[in-house]
Amino acid sequence: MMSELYQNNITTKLAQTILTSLVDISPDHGQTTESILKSFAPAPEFKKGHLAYPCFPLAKTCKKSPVQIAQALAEIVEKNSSNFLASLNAEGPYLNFFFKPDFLGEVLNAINKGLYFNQRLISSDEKWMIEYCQPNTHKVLHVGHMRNLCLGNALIRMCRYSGLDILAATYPGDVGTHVAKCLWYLNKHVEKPWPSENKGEWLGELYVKSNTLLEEEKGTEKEEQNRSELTTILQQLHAGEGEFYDIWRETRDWSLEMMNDVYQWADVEFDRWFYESEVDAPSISYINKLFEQGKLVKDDGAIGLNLEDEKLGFCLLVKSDGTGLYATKDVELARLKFEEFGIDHSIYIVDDRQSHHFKQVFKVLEKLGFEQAKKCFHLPYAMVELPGGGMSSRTGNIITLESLISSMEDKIKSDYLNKHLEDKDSGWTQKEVNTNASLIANAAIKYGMVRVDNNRKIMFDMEEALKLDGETGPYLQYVCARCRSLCEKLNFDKTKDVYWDELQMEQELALMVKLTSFNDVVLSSVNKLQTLHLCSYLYELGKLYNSFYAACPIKNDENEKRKHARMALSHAVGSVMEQGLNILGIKVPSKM
RNA sequence: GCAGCCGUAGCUCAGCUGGAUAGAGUAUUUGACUACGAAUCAAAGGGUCGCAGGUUCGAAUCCUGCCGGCUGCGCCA
Repeated sequence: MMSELYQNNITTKLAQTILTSLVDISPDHGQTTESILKSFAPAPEFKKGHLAYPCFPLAKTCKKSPVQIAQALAEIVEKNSSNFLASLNAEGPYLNFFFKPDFLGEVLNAINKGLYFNQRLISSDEKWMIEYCQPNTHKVLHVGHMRNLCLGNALIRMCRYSGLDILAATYPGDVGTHVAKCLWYLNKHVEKPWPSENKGEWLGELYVKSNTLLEEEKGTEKEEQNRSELTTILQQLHAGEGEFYDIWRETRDWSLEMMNDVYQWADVEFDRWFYESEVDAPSISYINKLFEQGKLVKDDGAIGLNLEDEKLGFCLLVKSDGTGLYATKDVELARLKFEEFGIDHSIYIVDDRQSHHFKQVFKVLEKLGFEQAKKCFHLPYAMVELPGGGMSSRTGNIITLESLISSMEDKIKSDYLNKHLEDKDSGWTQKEVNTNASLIANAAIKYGMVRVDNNRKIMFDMEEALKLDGETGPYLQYVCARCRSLCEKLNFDKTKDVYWDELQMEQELALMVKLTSFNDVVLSSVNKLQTLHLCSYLYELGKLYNSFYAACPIKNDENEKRKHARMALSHAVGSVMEQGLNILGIKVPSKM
């Protein structure tokens, strides 16, 4: 079982106080700490309150109007909360609260000591696996693949931060007609010597050329010959021997190398690589065995399972020619996951076109008697599209990852970093410029991929993508770099006590309140398996910090206690931002 | 035909289990570097929340029916 362990000390304390105060209004108020916690909402403006409690739900049980309840409750809560609330007021049906800075500061102390991030948010004794990133070999990796990669990586990091035991798996497609087409072209239309580097990308280009040529020759006298040549290749690959099998083994490695390069760039690691070739043959014999056991049916010469009762149609598992399909392999793959790792929960991050496919597969697993089938979950996401339509590695209508990275790095250097090289006193080296440009481009791409809702397609526009202002990864990195550089230059001493009560400006209080809800945001994001809210949280935190930074001088503050508290606040912002970005798979450059 | 997703400012998107005056970014316009980092900040204009009903104290949010776009739906991967 899974249970939530984390409790927010700030909001819990307030909820408990409201709960005890409610008894004086009506003994049968019907509320619990949890229900009150759920009701809390931000006030429309920070000036109105740090947190609001709408009294509508109390009207029925307390038999008074929400406005009357808010007024009555305000008086009672005020008496019980002098140690942690600075003030509160009833405005219409709402109760608005202002916290004392030193009460909020307790959480900030924990953040600055690192203790805040070491809490386990969730307890679960179950094993989880997330499968993501299923690119094909012999094709190019493009920005469309990045959405899956960045989303999966962020979710895994988020779950691990929360305390879940998660295995990361990838499932590359190293067999199928796309491989045969690529090898056909390579063998028939490409002269040796083959290139010595970037061979994975080169294969992807051959695949596009192969498709174009095969398409051109359709309807000509060559069509029949092409078809039989492709069949020969597929047969050799299936048999595991012959000239094409050897070429396959060599070229497959090129593609896997290319994938590994990208995963290294993305800072992604998988605990298990499941290859399509690994489950291909076993999947067919497994399905045939199930058919012989009478668990599957034959229809029009093909083996499958009728799921009409569930309104899922017929799930075809072995074609009439004896070969398998995606579903065939996915059944075998699921079985392998259950048996090899004993997992309880199996999550598949795959684009939303496969929704029907996974409904069928999970239903088949259930009918075959796999208990874990109920805990298989397809997490769909919408595709990345170009202004001219969807991306297709078959037609070559794509933007390769490599080209996106290099144009972004060039832009970062020319717009921002190269000026440091011209300034001799800045101390920047060319090497630092290169590594920082790489980290910043990395952040821009990752943040761009995880900041929108999973269900919404991403319209990828190169011009827009290259703008690094506003809500972007680099904006957040910049906040971190500012916090770090400030604490370093002013010699912030972490060990000294902080007088949080010195912080009374609206910008300061807003930041403090925001910081205390980081773990709440992460926890709810894990429960929803989405990254969107963490992104907007971090962006709001960044905006608040930049406002504070512009409004509150630190270096020249004559009030030494306040100066130190402001540095402590900056340090806490830097820590939370770094932790949040780390969950999104984004690293922070030491300077930028 | 059936199913899923989407429709909110010129553009790209938030808006949580219904709640205070529907918010950001971008673009446009205007201010702020002898300053702790201007990749920043402060401000202005910009909306029939696709349309029409319904549910109720209250709907961008829930329900129903339409309209528009995308994606699936047995021998592709």
